[in-house]
Amino acid sequence: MNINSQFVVATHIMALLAGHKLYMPEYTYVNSEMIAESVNTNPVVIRRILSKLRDADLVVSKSGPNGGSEIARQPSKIKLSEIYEAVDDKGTLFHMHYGQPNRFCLIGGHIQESLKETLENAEESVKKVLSKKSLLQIANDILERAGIDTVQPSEEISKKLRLMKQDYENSKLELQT
Amino acid sequence: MNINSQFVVATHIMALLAGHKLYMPEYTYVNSEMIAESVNTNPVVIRRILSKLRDADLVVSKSGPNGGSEIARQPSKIKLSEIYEAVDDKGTLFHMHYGQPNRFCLIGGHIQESLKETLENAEESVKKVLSKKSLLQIANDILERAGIDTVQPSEEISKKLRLMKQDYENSKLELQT
DNA sequence: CTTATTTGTAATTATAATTGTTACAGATTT
DNA sequence: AAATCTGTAACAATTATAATTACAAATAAG
Repeated sequence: MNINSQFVVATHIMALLAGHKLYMPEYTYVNSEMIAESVNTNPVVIRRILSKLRDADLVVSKSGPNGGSEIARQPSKIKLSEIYEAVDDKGTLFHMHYGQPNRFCLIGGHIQESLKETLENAEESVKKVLSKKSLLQIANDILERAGIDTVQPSEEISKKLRLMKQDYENSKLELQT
Repeated sequence: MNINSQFVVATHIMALLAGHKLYMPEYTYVNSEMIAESVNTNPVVIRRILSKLRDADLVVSKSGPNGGSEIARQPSKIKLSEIYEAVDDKGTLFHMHYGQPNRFCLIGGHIQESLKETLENAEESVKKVLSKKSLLQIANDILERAGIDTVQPSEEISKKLRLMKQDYENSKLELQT
């Protein structure tokens, strides 16, 4: 996973937590193992990303039985750019790391500084695009794609989601036997 | 080198060829070994990037003695976005490649499609920023940073550059002995 | 037309970055 | 006290990328 897939995984996590917050209020804390199964990876990988999301005040975690993580704010108030910035710890989408160019070379001696500003502008524009999309928009879009009409009363959505969750857990049990 | 450093290296190459085209017209073909020394890497690495630049009609290459590559168009007519697109063969700055998310999961099943559009918008905005900068602007900026006043007649610049080239080659000879 | 030079690319090795895994202390609930 | 879960370190495995070696094909110059 590079920065990009990390962003996608982080958004996956956030969307999952958003779903719980919005439609399963009795179960807002989701543990890393559940998330890992959803993403199809290892719980520690998830916890590492959660750690970054926590630093960015996007989630809150709790240890102990029935612990896990929950979303820290309303999904409508969370912009994708915040998720992006949370996982982008290097600070540069365009990370320049080719070994020192020849110092005698006219071009090599200055190209990095010369490109720096342009690349920073590029990254800014990426963040701007991402800031125009909220987590709620993504969550609703996902539900729609899953065939769930988000215009209907949320209680009905909750029921459907609980049913799907049940289905999933049953199928897991079948796999084990 | 990732896509980003490849872009930086490709721009380095282009700026070098631009310099030769603009100020050393008697020597527009530069071979991969020279370029490699300037970038401080292996000639084959350079030839691979040149190959992409060639596919994008940004350079022309010639084999045999005194061969090498030259810039295919006026630096003022080349936008950085063209260089970016030339090396970005995967087509996506935000390449999603985390293993299949759990198909039973509501989120995992749809998040990739859901994010796709936003990520494509982000990449478009990057290209737009890069399209606003020409290779000539970069080349001039580099020369200025190197202390060469690009407002003076180009013949004087040519002299200075030839002198610097000489210096560089002398220093190489010294290193060998 | 032979020799030297340079490209173009395949094949391989080396290196670096990332992910996955194991392990365990610390926190929290029951 | 026992069980569950987080947080993180340490290490192994995997993957991606770059570097290197090698050599056929093209071209230029004598």
